[in-house]
Amino acid sequence: MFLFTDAPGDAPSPLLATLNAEQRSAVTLPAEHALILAGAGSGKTRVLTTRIAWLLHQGLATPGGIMAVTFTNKAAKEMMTRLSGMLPVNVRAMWIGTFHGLCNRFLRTHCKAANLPLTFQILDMQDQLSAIKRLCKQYAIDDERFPPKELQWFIAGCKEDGMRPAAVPVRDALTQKKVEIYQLYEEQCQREGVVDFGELMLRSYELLRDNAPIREHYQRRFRHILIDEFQDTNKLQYAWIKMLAGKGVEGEDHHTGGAVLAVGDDDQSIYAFRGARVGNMADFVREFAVQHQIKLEQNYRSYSNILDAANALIGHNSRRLGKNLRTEQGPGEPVRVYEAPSDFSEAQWMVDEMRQLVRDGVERKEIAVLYRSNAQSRVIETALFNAAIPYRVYGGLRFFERAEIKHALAYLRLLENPNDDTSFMRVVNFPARGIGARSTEQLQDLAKASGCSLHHAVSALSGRAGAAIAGFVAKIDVLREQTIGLNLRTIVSLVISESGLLEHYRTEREGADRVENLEELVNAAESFVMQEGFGRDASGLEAELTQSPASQGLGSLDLVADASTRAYEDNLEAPGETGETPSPLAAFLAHAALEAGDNMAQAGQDAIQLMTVHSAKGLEFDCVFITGMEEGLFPHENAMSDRDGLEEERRLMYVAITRARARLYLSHSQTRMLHGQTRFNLKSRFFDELPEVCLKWLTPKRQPATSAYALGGAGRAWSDDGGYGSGGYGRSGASHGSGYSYGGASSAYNSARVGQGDSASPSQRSADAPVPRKDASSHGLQVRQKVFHGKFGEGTVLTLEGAGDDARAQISFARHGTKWLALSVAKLTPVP
DNA sequence: AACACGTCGGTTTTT
DNA sequence: CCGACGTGTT
Repeated sequence: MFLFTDAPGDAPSPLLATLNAEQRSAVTLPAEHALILAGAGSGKTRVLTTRIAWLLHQGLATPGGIMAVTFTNKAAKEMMTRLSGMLPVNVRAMWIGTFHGLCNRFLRTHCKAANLPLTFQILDMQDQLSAIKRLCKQYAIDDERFPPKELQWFIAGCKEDGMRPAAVPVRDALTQKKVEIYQLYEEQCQREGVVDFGELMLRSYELLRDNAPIREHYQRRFRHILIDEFQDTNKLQYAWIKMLAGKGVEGEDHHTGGAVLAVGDDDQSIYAFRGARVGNMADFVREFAVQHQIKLEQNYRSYSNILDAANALIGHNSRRLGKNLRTEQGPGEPVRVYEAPSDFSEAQWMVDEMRQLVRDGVERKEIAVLYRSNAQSRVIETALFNAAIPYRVYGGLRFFERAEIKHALAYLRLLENPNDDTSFMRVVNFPARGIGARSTEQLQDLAKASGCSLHHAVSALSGRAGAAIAGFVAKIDVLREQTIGLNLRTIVSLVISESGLLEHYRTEREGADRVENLEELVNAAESFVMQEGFGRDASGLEAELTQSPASQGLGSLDLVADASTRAYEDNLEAPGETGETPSPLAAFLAHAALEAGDNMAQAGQDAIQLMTVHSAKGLEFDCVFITGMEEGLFPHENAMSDRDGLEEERRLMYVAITRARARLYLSHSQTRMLHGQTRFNLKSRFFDELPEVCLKWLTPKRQPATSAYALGGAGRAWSDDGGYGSGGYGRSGASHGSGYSYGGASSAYNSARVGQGDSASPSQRSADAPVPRKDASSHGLQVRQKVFHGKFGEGTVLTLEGAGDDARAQISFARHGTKWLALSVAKLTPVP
């Protein structure tokens, strides 16, 4: 049975036993550059982790020689958990983490070479924005012309592309000014000893690029570099990988670097808006002369109706690397499509449907509602709340982002790094201690004049203001003295009480939750220490790497390295390392910035899961509702005008569909409240891209836009079976009879649902019949319709909203761009 | 220094 | 419509 043994003469490796042929060949690839195209639900994480385990087991790598990079902490954690389940190996000896987490580790190790203070702090996006606002105020920058948000976006974008201010191409005066601000911002950060997320990456990249001994050390060290979600890497991250793999410097010996295994799915690239470049996949194949490309197309998640829908949809995209998911499961149930008269009624229908699912034995946490934009959650939340169904919304404020937590962290950061002006400003007068804006402005001017931090400038500030602020600084200094030698838990505890934060929130009327959160911070500090093992061994990260694998009693999976690799393990110290190790407090602060934590709302409960399609990536559920399937919403109006935007929307839809294991609902609404106005949306074009045989229309399928309202040549493609989609139903009916099973375990669900048709389903009640579309017919326009305007010429209707005299249309004109026109005024002629 | 009022904006998100 | 943010008032 075992076609692939791990080594000649050896017993077959249990690691490979449960893999399919595709997966196995990926896991056992030679130590060369390779690209794995891993479709949704194809066992990608499994392949990655098994690959690492296999390399270690075969003696082809030592823990210290492996680097595995992910985008999210969740993915990194998952990888470590699974790995330690496979092998008795100290996962912390490997460099497994997020891009930013690993860069942080790298920069801490080489802070001197990177020109950073030992105590450098990490700015999250909030911190970055307030740092930029502070800078703008300081230099009297017109925030009308240069909104801080936009500057932040500009700076982050430059860094993602690997550009320092001097490298930014300057087209116009506006850009020129932005670049100057970028430069000032850089100086400010350097002065304060803080780095933003982009800086972690960029600084690491530059250090590798400019410091040959360090670069060569890591190139020799990491024999295997594995990258997850490669389609989401940005330009800088790719360049960083090239540096580590010995492909970054012209003329450098390309055999020095390790083997890069990139795993990704071009069809799931949904982060172009934050700099992700799918093109990195093709570049990788070319620049690394990749010889091994493996496609994982076997899907273990969904029934084939769902998969067929996904495949057909994504087939409408051009320039794909090409991949088709298949499953050995049966067709399963058809994809259900529902049209509601209003967003309110859409939510109501969902609640009814969910009640039925739960009655039939589906766990609530196995039901997910996906939407394109966060604003859509409100109406659904209201419906769920009124129905007393527990739910959890993803994507809210996370633990370390809460104001009270950020305040506490600011005090802690000042203990580490008194020059962190962002933290200084955050808490200098919080809790209030009579230090007003006037005083701090004086201080800031003084600091600017002498080019030093606020902390240093205090001594030069005289008068009442000076005394007050000096008092604050003294308090911090005392606290710093007091906490020396204490354990982290005690430090945090002391700081939240001595700072006055606890007292402040205790006396506040609505402060109970915040007090609770502050107490939770103390617990978080304690469990962080436990997890990181600071208690047992205060040694730093590098010390862990020298741990001998042989010392761990590995039994049959012995990891004893051969002589040559062990010799290498003994010599892991990189050139120019800072001998010092970060304190538990420093590590905790970095942890807080790099991993903002969960949003704590009702975590753990069995609740319906509400989230955007973006945040659903990587997750899976038995039942999925994709809501608001409307033109302008999904695909989103801002992404509809160009092909790339539309294709990304389609990939997003592809991600959404492939989240569902057994049952998938797609719904849209004729009307929707958005920004206080009722909008009339057409159903999404994505419906036209799904195979009819996979679908089951729960509501009578409406006539197509073009046929309803006297717009020549209409009605043809759609009028074939105006009812319930008999084709799809017929096929699915057959599959039900032939032993459809819902994941085996939940048979109650099975019997209740299957074979009875859906005649009892709430979705079929006549009360939910769609309302006639009066308003649409009064002006007779439809989204995507071509129209002619006397002044602007020919255009396409993008959006319709309002009714009667208030009706307006957003129209994209070929020559004059996009305009909003009042339909009661504008003279528009439909163009066939 | 806390509160009230007005303005503005409003895809997607992780680090 | 609704929340965030900034300015102005007591």
